[in-house]
Amino acid sequence: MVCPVPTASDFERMLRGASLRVTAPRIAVLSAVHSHPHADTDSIIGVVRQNLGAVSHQAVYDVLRALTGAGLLRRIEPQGSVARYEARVGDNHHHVVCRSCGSIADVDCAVGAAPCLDASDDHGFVIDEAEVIYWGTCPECTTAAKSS
Amino acid sequence: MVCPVPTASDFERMLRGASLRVTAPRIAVLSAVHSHPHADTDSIIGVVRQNLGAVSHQAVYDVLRALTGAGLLRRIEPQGSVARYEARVGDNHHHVVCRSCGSIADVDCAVGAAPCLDASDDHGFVIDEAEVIYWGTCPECTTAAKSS
DNA sequence: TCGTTAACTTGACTCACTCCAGAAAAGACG
DNA sequence: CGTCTTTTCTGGAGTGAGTCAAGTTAACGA
Repeated sequence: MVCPVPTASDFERMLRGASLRVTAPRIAVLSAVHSHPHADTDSIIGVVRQNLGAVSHQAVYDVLRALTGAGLLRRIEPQGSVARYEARVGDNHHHVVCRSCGSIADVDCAVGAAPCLDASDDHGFVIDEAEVIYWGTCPECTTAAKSS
Repeated sequence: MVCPVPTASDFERMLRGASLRVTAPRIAVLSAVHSHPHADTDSIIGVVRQNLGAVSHQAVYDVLRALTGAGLLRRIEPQGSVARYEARVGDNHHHVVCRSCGSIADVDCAVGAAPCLDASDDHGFVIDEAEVIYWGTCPECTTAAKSS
């Protein structure tokens, strides 16, 4: 992480760096994802509207796609969950997902560079990334299950 | 794999082994998934209808869920794709997905038993499975990209 | 400041999937 | 074999994330 609490001008710089136009919805979406990691689209729309007032859901979808395509955001989509977005990009980290409540936490990649794993037999595929999802139970759900 | 070409009676045994009732749609779905690995629900419905005639999509969804819950099928759901099902269960293998055409191939797990990876920091989660998805380009799309 | 072009708004629409209520079939038991 | 109970199947309506399309607005370079 370069800066712990990015400001609007940081987001502006990121957008310009990706040769994207700087607009209020884009800054608001970037800010929302930075402050709410692993948020789904609906939550992001809610946060953006709190900051900006009326913003169409379509705009948020467009912005999310543009920023994901530009590499400023990363889209994650564990099974049985809607799409979620996070701002940590470029460090090839992975995720652990709670089977019970669906909460997500980051897990640093043990290797660091993509692809961090080699396939035993790649079937001729040219592999550029290995995505790892750990499935388990989060601390809250573990204690809740024990006490019940 | 116990048998390379399972027959209807094999499927019947599998169903009884999971204490599930033996019905024609279930056998047809099992057979369809065995002969079309990584097929999506729609394709499965098509194959089942070729064999049985009219079967409601609801029945296929129910059967797929019942068989998945019983551990006879495995549901996989890579990003940007609809749910797919496969018959290889219990060997904790992984998948490689083509970014270009979406095709999926199996990759044997290098370790063998779940979870085959340890997280560097598990945040207190109790992890029982590590799912790996390799992203890349399949041989067909690689040659197609070169020749264009 | 102006024109171009990308971005946003609005609203309808798609598609995978689910829910529901009633009809039909499978398995258990006498 | 015949009846009863439970599970499954049918058909249709419904849900919700996400997309498409046409028109308007606003960013940015000249």
